[in-house]
This record gives sequence, C-alpha cells and structure tokens, in this order.
Amino acid sequence: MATTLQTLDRGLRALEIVAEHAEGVTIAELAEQLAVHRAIAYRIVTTLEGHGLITRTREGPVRLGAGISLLASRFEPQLRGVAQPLLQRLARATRATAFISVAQGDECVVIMEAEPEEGLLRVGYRVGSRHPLTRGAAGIAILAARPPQPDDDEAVRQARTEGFSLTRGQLQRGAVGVASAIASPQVRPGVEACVGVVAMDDLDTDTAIREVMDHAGQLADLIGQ
Amino acid sequence: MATTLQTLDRGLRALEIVAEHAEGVTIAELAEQLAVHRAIAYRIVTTLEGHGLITRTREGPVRLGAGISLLASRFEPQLRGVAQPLLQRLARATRATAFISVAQGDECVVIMEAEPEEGLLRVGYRVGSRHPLTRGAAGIAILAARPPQPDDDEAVRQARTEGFSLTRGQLQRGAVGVASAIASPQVRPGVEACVGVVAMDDLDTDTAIREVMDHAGQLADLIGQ
DNA sequence: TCTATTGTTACTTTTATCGCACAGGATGTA
DNA sequence: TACATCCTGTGCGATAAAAGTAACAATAGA
Repeated sequence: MATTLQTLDRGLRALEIVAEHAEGVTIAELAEQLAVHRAIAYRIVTTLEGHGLITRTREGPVRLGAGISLLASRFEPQLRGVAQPLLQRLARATRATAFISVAQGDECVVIMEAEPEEGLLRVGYRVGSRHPLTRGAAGIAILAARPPQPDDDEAVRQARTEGFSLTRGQLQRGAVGVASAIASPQVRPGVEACVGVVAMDDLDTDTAIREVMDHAGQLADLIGQ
Repeated sequence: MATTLQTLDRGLRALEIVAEHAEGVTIAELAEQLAVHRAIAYRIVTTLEGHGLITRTREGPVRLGAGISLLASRFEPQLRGVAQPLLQRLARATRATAFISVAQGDECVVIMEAEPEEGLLRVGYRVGSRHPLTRGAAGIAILAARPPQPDDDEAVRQARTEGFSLTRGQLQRGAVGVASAIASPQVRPGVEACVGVVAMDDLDTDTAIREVMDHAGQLADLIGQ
C-alpha cells in the first residue's frame, strides 16, 4: 500500500529543516517542527550525523555537515565551480538574473543562480524552486532538447528549431525569460540542463538571446570534455 | 539500545551508493549492494525521489537529483562558488593542490579542492576524505583557531601564535601541508573551516605560507560581509 | 515461443520504531 | 542552597511500520 518509508521520509524532512536554519536548530525545535517526540528526533539526528550530513556543536544546535559537499561534488562535478563565474558574466552582460535549471521528473528545478550587480530592482530566482516543464522558458528549452514527440507544444517545436525559448509572463506577470539547453548527450545521458536569464519586461531580448545561446555553448564545451 | 534508525541508515547508504555511480544504478543493483530485497530498495528509491535527492530516467537507472544542489546551496552558501576561483589561484601560485576543509565532529573533512594545471605529478586530495583533527596541517589549523585548551599539542600552540600550521609526512610519507584557519566567528559561529595546500616534499614553504595566509584572509573577508 | 530479468504492488509476518518514562547536566532565580 | 526549567540522552514494552513473500506486467534476449 504505502510505497514510501515513514522513517526515511522523516529523516529527509529533518535534513531539509536543518538546511533552512543556517544558524542551526536544537533537537527540541526539530522535534516540534517534525511533530514527533524528542526521542525520535534525537535518533534521526544521530543517524544523519553518522553519515556526515549534519554536524553538532557541543551540546548545541544542529547544522548541515560536510557530507553535503561530498554529495554535491558527485552531482554534476563539472558544473559546480566552473559554472558560477560563467553565470556571473551572463548576468552582467544581460543585466538580468542568470540561472541553470535541470529536469527532475516532469518538473524543472533551479540549481544555480547569479544576479547582476547593478540596477535598482533585482529579480531573484530562488535555488530549489520548481515548476512544470511545460511552463516557463527553462522547461520549454529542456523539452525542446528531447527527441520530438507528437504531442509537443507549439512553443516547444519553435524552440527546437531556433535553439532557444522565450516566454513572457508564464511564471510571473511582467517577467520575461530566455533559456537554451546545455547539450551534452555524449557525456551523461539522462542529465538534462539548461541555462537562461529572467528579468522584468525591460529585457533587451536580442542581447539576451545571443548571450544565453553563447553561454549555453560554452557550458556544453566545459562539461563535454 | 540502538540509537540509530535502520531504515534511515539504509536510505542514506542508498544515497551514497547512487552518488558513487555517476552513470546511474538500477534498483536491482542497488538492492544487491544494500543486501536487501528489491521491494525494499524500490521503496527507498521512491522515498528519496519524493525529496528530489535522486531522479530516475524512464524505466532506467537512478542517479543523483537536483535536491542535492539545493542542500549544497544552503551549506555555507557564501563559500560555494566564490571560493573555487580563489582556490584555483592559490593552486597556481603555489604549484600545489589547494583545499578547503571543515571540522566535522573530531575529524577534518575536505569539501573543496583545486589542482595546479602544470606539473608532471599531481597530488590529489579527495573531497570527502577525512582524518582526525589532531593530525595534518588542516586539523591543526582548525584546533589553533579554537580557544586555548590546557591539553593543546605543541604544534597547535605554535600554529596559534604564528597563524598557520605546517606538517610533514603526518598523513602521507613525503607529503607536506600548510594550512590556515578561515576566521569568521561573527558570521556563523560553529562553522570551522581552513584553507591550505598540500604537495610533495618540493613545496616552496615560504611562498606557500605567504599565499595560504593571504588567501585565508581573502576568504574570511568574502564570507564575512 | 520460451526464459530471464526488472519494476511494481498486495498481503502476511515480524521486528524495528514509537512514545513513555526517567536520569543527568546546564542555566537561571529567589 | 534550594528550586525550577530547559535541554540531551537512554532503557523498555506495545504496536505500528517495515520486511519479506508472492505474484503480475513489461521488456529483452535466446
């Protein structure tokens, strides 16, 4: 019947709660947020700590541990580190917020973000935020990189021929997004990523399209070696 | 009696096994490595997938998911991205392998690494590798950044006064390491990190000491704002 | 066509987990 | 000092949750 495991689920929720508290949480606070007894929270913390995913200061709060970095270093190792400077350059060139998203099931998740240094208003694109692949420039760019399907949307077909996708107001009123897939089929089939920018209506789309596609090519080269 | 949770422990072990297989693993392989029945592995996979930590290609293997990046972005967000270019510069300036380590319990764990581009032989310092705080330049640098303890080792006291630690052959015969703590007590108390370099015996220690301390200061400034 | 492998789900058994209870330490207050 | 109030940490029995079995569908290969 139940296809998920309660204990594992609680442990992962605990990990997320710890992640949300940069200043750390006590076991008692953790138990309250999980709505479980403190003894349970204590055992969860002990187990997570055994795997290095969290760490504890003496008698004090719990925070994320170095095991997270180990996992992150295994997840698209080529991308991390190399991509951040590129994203910064893209953000500067387009005066817009640059991001990298990957497909996760039938959703699109932001994994990295860089904001322009200048400008009065900034558009933030929160790392970890997700939305359906069928909505927003990022998802459409990823769908366009897949083999053609008979039920593809018009926007997807257009993005497939042009090499980029441009959407207005699909995720937020007044927001415009441009994205292009990062092509690396030979390296890691199954990993689907795209790079793009998002901004208010005043985005210079010609520049954005050119820069986004240029950076998508650079990223593909960097991770394709 | 048992202070850890078997189900959570298995789930985290599964996550680590998936991380070790960049090309992906099938549920059957995962079940074999965990020494559990396929049905159990299936439920573990479903639960991990629900939290975005792993993702599945259609009918195919399992690999790490975007949730890892979300967690990583919460773990020392200032450090990630900003630090990698600095590490590259440090590696180039010293012609040695540069690294950042953090304290995890009474151990010292490498979380980032950068290797010099030139040179015939490279010294690799694997991300995720760990050793006691009392051994190696990195651990001593972290201990030296803590308030003085009566049972401090001589090397720790010396590192505290000089601002850096230098060890030879403690972790590996013929290896020499230099490290200095990243001081950021006001920002995130409880996070203890250090930066350093490791190389064969031919390290130019004067240059290394100067560069490591300089970069430690830069990193402290960057994350201290 | 037959066989082998894998993913997936229903059902029964059993065991790991839950939640209570209590001990102990640190801190604050009268 | 005595008392109160937080917190962490840990046996132990009842029970809910997970383990294990079996079975089915789908796919691939011989």
